[in-house]
Amino acid sequence: MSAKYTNIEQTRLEKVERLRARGIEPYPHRVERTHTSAQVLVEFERAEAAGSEKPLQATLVGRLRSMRPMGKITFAHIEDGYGRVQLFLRANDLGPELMELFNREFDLGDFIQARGEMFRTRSGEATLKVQDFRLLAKSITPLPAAKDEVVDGEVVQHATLSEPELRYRQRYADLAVNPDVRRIFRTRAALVRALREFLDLHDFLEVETPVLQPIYGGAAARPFVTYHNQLKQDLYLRISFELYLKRLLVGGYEGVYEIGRDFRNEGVDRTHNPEFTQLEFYLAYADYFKVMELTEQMILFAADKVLGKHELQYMNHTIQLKTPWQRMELGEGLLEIIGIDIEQHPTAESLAAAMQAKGLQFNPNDTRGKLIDGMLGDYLAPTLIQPTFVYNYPRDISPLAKSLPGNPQITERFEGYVAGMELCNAFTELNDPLDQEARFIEMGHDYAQDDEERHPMDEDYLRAMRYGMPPTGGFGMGIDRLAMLFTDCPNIREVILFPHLRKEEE
RNA sequence: GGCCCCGUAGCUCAAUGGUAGAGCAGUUGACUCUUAAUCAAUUGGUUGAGCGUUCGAGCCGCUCCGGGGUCACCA
Repeated sequence: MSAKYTNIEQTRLEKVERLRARGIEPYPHRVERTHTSAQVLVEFERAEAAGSEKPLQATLVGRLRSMRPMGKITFAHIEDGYGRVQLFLRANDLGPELMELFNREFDLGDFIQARGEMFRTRSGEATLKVQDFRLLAKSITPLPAAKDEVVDGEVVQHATLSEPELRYRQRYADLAVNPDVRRIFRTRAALVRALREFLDLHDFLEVETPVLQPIYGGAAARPFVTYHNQLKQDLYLRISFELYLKRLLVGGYEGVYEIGRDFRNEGVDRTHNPEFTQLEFYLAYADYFKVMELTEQMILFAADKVLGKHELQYMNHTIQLKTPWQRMELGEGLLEIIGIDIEQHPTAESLAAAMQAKGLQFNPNDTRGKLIDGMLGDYLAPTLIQPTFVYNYPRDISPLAKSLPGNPQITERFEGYVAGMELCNAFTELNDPLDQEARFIEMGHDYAQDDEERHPMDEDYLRAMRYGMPPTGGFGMGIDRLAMLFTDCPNIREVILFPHLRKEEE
């Protein structure tokens, strides 16, 4: 860390020295507080409405966000976790010494405690007339905020911290000065709460499964590798919960879910962070159509709880979440948008030729499934603004999904798309242990020997399947992406408190 | 990883290859109803780091660091 202080910091450190010299501890242990900012404002208005004669006494705490010294009086605003309240300090009430203490030694960003009584200023703002105050914690580094104003109860920033790198590296400062950022994470928390509530109401059991796994699986991604010293064993940070959660259905639970962190050692961009929050649920005796219904109900439920409405605004689109969402068979969607009938092209070679004829971009080494998935991502998905379930996916990109009855090449899998973004992935789970083993072996063939996405065979998972797993519908969704939709954020970093960045220079 | 853009005061931003500036914050002073308070004065810079071109580099070139965008990658 830099040991060098800026001029402003040096000035404030000198204030700390002066405070201690006059017997004032800049970082005291105990705090008194009778009201939050929100409570005192409500209670004051209520007392006014009732025509109460007795003034409302209150002791408030918060961070100094504005100071307007005007000689023998000073106006200031303090901000706590619930809002702001104006303070009024007057030399007549406090005496010249305390007045000087406040004006000279206190800074924006300091946490203070103030006792007094509520009144209304001539311009009409509910304000605490301060009779006594204390420093609670001295701020050394100035908050990266210029001035702001309050318009209709909303804090309007004027030239505040906006450099993305600084905002993410110093999220504490970002949160401290940008109320909209604080709001995003409240919304995110409410969203997760609503999803839990929905699943709990539907009798799902919330469980926790290993983050450190000896064999990773359940998705196609490169894992992070770590090492256990005593066991002398490589361990992988999980890339999905899937294989563990389904073991629990073998164990007899009918519905389980987990909300937790997945880790994927892949590229970082607007919609990908190396660690991200995933929701997966599995429901016995359900198929993928049943999961579609649950999905649309769950998202609608969350919107109702979090946003109080059944639509959301995202990137200038109005997204209607009312059920039922559109269902689109993948092959039909591609035929409509691109004009290629994938059923007419049973091999990668044939499909690639058709794509070539249409002038589409593709990787010539891709399997048929990857070609189809590429067309979906590049051409079909961007058209899916309103919520849409795209269903029936090729076998070779869906190794854990059950095939359609009588059609082994297509699986009962769907993805939910909203605003052109892949939101969730679900299927009728493959519970035939022999078919599953064959799929694992196929995957080994489809990936080159050196392909880092090649998965090790999970023998224990196959053993679990052999005991018998009921017909099951399974579901996975990135919470971060849903949070982006709910908060109208175009970048996943906006909805992750501490997104991954390269390490800072010394 | 490829390509494009960016990095200047605590924050937000200026500055034809020719003395590095502004607003806010800070400091000092004035001010008893302000609220982006106002008024006056004023401090603050290794221009991300380094090397080069040049009489002279914030600006031009190269390398590196960090960030943003985009493509690739991401069943």
